[in-house]
Amino acid sequence: MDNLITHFNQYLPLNELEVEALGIRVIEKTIKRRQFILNKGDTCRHYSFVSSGLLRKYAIDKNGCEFNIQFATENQWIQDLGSFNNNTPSQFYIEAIEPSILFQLDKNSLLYLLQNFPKFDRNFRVIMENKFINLENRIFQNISLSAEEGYKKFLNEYPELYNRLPNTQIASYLGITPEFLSKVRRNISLKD
Amino acid sequence: MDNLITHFNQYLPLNELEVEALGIRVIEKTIKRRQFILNKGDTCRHYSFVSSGLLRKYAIDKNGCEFNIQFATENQWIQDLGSFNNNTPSQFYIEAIEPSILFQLDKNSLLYLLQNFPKFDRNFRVIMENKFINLENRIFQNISLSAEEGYKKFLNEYPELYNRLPNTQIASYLGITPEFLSKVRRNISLKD
DNA sequence: CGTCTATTTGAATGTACTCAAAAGCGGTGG
DNA sequence: CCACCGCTTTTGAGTACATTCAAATAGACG
Repeated sequence: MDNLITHFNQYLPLNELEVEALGIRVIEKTIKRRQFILNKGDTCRHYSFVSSGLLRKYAIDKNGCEFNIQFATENQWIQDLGSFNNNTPSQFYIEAIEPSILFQLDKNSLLYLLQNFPKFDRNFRVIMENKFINLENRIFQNISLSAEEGYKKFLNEYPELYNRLPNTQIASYLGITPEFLSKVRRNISLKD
Repeated sequence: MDNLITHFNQYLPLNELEVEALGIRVIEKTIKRRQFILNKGDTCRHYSFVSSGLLRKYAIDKNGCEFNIQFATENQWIQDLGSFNNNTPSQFYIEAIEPSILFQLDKNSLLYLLQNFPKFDRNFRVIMENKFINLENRIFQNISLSAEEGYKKFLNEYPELYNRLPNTQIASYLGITPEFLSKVRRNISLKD
């Protein structure tokens, strides 16, 4: 729980009441490598806060290719918001890349917190805003950069992920094939 | 103002007090075609709600090419959130494509509303969530679809924009060159 | 009518993909 | 400790998708 409280305290710090209300509703969940916490077609029922480990959210296109939409490491939230909010089947999968520990809030718990403590509205608003800002930057990079530029940018922005992810996963995040990423990497190393 | 109030009422409806507090803080602004409400390097000082008209937010890459990040039409918000929140120079431009009428909130006004009426935290949280969901879908489409598929999807999702935007602007949103979009369109029309 | 911008066309080029196969790299069990 | 398995990474040849540049055409607006 400490992780999670520290996380909220970065924004508007929680008071004792709020910490308690949060604490009795959060469920700790341990998951293994390759375990799924959301499957396409299912409704997303939880907000998941990553206390430790690494997960990915991905979708599969009509040709069966996987595309990573998001990685979530320590102190990040992961869920399918659209599915969660509207109780609709998810188009995404969420899978653990490393064994992970999550703190989960289900819908009732989240609604309770939001309705009784406006601070959670505030904090989740700001958390969402930050995610939104990141996504807009990603869009810009995606449509404006070449594969090589995008890969370099990824390494710069997420150096800690480089050691924890196979290149296949990075390629899938960038929207290029693993074969081509391999060639890009070769090119980069030849330039030294 | 009616537009804006109706917009908020879609979420948690505003009461009289809130409507009044909002009303005395919102500034109506009329802008012409080609007018900029934000320039790269400036700090974004307003949330802008589009009452009528059409604007675009774009960035310019290192080669001088423009890439559209967002279009905003009636009843949508447009701003550079990162710049607004952190008082940092914007990397984006926001320009009117059509003559438009905006309702703007500056930072003090927004903070006042957020601090005195938790409902605005709630409403802006939900608004942000919906924008976030759209962006995640856009990312997926962007990395998974070909130019032709992406263009068709755009027409399907935003049929009303098709008549209001030059193809150049759509190409810039999709991340392809206008010349290639022209060829894509030719291909599509040949298939009929 | 003239000007400015958007759109189309074509040829040459470059970027990224497909498919197939080989090589590398852990982990696991015998 | 070695052999094997599954997965990742690399390589290469051929192909498809998208860009560049230049120029012609078409539309919109004052």
